[in-house]
Amino acid sequence: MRISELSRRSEVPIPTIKYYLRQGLLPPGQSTGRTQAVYGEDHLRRLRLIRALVNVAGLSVAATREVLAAVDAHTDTFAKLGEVHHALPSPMPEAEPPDSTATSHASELIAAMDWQVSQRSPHRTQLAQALAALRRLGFPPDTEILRRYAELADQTARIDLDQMMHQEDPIDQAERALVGSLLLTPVLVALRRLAQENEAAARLAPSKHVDHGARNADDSAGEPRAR
Amino acid sequence: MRISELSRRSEVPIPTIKYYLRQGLLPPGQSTGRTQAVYGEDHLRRLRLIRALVNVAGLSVAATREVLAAVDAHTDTFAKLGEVHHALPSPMPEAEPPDSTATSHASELIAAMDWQVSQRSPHRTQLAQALAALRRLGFPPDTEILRRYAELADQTARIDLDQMMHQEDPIDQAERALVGSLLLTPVLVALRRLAQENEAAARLAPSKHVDHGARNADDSAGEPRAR
DNA sequence: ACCTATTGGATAGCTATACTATCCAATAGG
DNA sequence: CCTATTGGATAGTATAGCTATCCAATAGGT
Repeated sequence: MRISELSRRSEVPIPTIKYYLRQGLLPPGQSTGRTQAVYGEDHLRRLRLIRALVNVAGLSVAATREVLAAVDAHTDTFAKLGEVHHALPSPMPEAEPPDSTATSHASELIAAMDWQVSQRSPHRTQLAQALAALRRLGFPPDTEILRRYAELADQTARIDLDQMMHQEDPIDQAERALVGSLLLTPVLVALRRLAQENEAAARLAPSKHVDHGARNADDSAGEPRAR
Repeated sequence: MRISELSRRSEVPIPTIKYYLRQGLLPPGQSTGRTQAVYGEDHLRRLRLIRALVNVAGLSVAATREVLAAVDAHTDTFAKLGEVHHALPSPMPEAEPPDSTATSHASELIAAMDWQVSQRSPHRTQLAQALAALRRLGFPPDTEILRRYAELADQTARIDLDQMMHQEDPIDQAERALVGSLLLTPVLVALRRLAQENEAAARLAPSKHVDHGARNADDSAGEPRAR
């Protein structure tokens, strides 16, 4: 197909497609003359992915180029997944390097969870930075609480991986990992907020909306109920 | 204190403080003359919160103004928490209104979880939008998988609420809710990615890093292990 | 073969956001 | 008294993410 059809089918304006081509987000089409090129279904697919990463996951164009480059790298599955994963942009726009206290807190948590992660994984640094920011605000993260969050993150990751393993083609698998990591995050954020809203209503206004069990403000500071 | 001291202690340049004042993020100081005003500890505290929301949580200045206005609204605790919660910005930069399929999928999930949330909660819409985006990309979210994610979100929210209930003052509590919702998210994202990295290593390269139990690629597509 | 519309490629322009800098008259404080 | 700082106003800057225009070279219908 030519660019006008690509534009129509993807609902992305032609100038924007040209912009993505210039930025290296979208590979150029097959040239069939000096002023003509054809695009395939994979271009359409890639274009939709770009739009989702930029408009849904909120990635910058530069960050999108990074992760897509990792997807396209021709390495084996294991290396590719690692590469894609390390190319994931930080959710924190700007952040100073974390202090040593936060760094060691992060390392201790990872060790306590028995997680085997590369020493130079960017996510280590991100965790330390986020913990440092919380501490600067006067909300030092409690070790025990963090362990509980980490346990839930671990269970979430197992579901994520179940989802990613359904593909044979490493490229598809890498794309799936991208979708699973980046585009599932808004879903998880929304779910967490809905759960918070429900839990807050149950704890703060026990007279309203109550339809199960004894929930009242008194148990609010205690251990969570058994699952 | 005067503005220069506020600037020095918060490490925010004076022109930026003036900008936040103009934008209504920071309440004006107490005027002590036509060209002088004094600021208190609460200004310093608020300024640090603003910086964290903008630079760590990645909120726009406009979104920051919204949530801070909700924190400052003088209502009872229950209403304030709801107001703050509904003022939380969407993680999705731009999104069309979701189609009816996605909307009803979202509602079904909420009903299945027995969550009591307002019919006009913005998080409902956000969930539907995120689900619609996934479906457009060819990764239709499976109902059963979503339920498992929702269960984990529910448990996460209980820990969140435990954290928020430790305050008496409604303003402090609202601020804490903000921190818990917005600034904890980078921590949770980092934890999830670390857990993914660990899980991927365990499943794809069972010969390396293995120090516990029988993990191999064969169980990668099956049910996750019992917890 | 002719002619109009479209194309790729290049360059320039636009809009919004988040600051950053400058100016000014009015003090504050040594 | 006199210099530095302040609040308030206005203007400027940098970056990101498009959007628009121009151009010569075709493609494709007739």
